[in-house]
Amino acid sequence: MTYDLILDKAALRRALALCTKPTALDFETTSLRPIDGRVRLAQLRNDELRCVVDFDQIPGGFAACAGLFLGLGPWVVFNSGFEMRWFLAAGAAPDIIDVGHLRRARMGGGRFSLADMVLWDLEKVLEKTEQVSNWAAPELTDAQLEYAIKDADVTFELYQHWTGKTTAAHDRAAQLLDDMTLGVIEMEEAGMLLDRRAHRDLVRRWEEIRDELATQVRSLIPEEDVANLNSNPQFSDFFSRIFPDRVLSVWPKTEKTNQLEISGEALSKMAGLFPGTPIETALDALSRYRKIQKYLSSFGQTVIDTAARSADGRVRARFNVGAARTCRFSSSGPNLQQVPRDKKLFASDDDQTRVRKSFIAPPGSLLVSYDYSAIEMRVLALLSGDDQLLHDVVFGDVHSEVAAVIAGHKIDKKTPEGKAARSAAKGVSFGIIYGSAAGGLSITMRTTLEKAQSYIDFWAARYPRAFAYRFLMQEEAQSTGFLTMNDGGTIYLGKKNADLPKCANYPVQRAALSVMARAITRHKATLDRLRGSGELDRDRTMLLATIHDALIDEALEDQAEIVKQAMAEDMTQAYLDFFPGAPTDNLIEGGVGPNWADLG
DNA sequence: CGAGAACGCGCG
DNA sequence: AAAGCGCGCGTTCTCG
Repeated sequence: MTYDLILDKAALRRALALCTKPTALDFETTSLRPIDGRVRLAQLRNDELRCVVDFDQIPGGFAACAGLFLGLGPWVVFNSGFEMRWFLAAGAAPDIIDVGHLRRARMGGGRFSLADMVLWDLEKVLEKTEQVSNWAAPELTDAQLEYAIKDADVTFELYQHWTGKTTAAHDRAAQLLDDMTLGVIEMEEAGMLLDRRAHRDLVRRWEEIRDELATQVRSLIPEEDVANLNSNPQFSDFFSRIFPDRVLSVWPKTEKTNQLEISGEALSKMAGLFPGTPIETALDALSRYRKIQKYLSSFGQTVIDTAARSADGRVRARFNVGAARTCRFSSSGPNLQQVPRDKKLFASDDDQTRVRKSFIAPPGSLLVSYDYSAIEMRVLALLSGDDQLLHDVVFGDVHSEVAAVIAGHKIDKKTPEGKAARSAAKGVSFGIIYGSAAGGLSITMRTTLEKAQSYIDFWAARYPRAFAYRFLMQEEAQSTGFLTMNDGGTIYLGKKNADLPKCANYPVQRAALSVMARAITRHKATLDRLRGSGELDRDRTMLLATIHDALIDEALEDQAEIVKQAMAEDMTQAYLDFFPGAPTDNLIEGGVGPNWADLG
């Protein structure tokens, strides 16, 4: 099968005249980002068109032609963020459908390449060796052109494959993801500013603490016994040698290799068996050493280096749309969704982690952030139609309510007993959302099987519809292999894998994501409108991040209130998009401040 | 020497 | 029958 090589604008217009229907589109570019490269080729493919456009042969290149793609298509692509970036750089934002989103709408989310989809869905091997070839060469080889058109071919095949397997409901779910493209690009391009001096000071303090703890551990466990303080196998071997069987038998073991678990939790637990002894001191010191070492390796110098590599001192992460099974986002390179909350490093002293304090707004600007309160509990109540749960989560404090009934009387959140009771109740409710049974719950709550079961029984009696909803979802998955989501999408589980934890949690996690997806889409549109009208500064107002149930913006100091109001409105309306008429009382919580930690 | 498994842990 | 959900990343260690 042959393809047309398009080398002038008139021929491009003729080809585009055939693109008033879904048409696969793929670019080959001279770099990964518009800032330092250009679109060399565009490949177009539908049932009556198969062509490669060489923009180096057209005066003005792609930038002079991008507008011609508007009002056509929709353009079917793999990874909408990539193609959209090049369109945006050329001042156009055409209608785009991501075939990956179609797959996610039907099967559930995940991170995968075009080659993965071709293998899984078309059962073919996609050759990728030409992908990194020189797309700036004056004369492209036949192999390059053949490779280029092949990507458009498979993209079109994948589109046909998935439209044959999806319904209008799936299309809505895919659209929900497609619609976030512009907002996500804004977040990824903005990045978060790091206060490198403050963070460097923090890292130095961490290093002091780590060195002190290492000395403590070393005074009791010399190098001859354990050469590397970061090595779990070495500690497992050493402890296996020195401790008697009665100790080893209660030491938690690792899953795959059945070694001694060298986790903070296991170390603290085992330390508790030797009160007032040097063993307790050593195990506690090791537990602390591990914690601080984690902070240093994950959130220390590497974060400073990442910021220092960018021209403006910002940390730019990726926000991967639909990356989780439930289509939740993931973040990577670095993962901004796992930056530690600012809190005490160790319960017994005053050192703070303060990592979020290092992420700042530039001079003259502020950060603005809102998050949804207890969104998963809310959506479980709404999905299941459980009025009691909805009432408790909206107008009260579910955890305190549950704690009160378990205790048989009102609890006081200020007393240690009250705190413990509430914390236990929290464990029960999370257990319900995670679909846990008495066995799992008794382990995480560190209680007996009987007590765990009684908590579950209580929860089931107070919130019968929410409790039963999870089993209804499981029944669906066991009979069809699929779970149906609130946004019209489905997640493939397979009848055999329809266990309660997944069937209980996926619909809830997905519903929360669907609300956030609408929030991002609405908020991006709102910011664009206010920037367009001049009410907000065009260059210094931006969407920075989504942390699952939260949004973060940056805005000029005297415009932060406007942005805050807009964010609150957008997030509230987004929730109503999926749950019209639902109560919005205490739905969101937010603030404005100079850094990520201090958002009053 | 590089890839990948295993572990542990940060976040929601 | 058995079952707490979802991620990404740094480190160590094994394997080929």
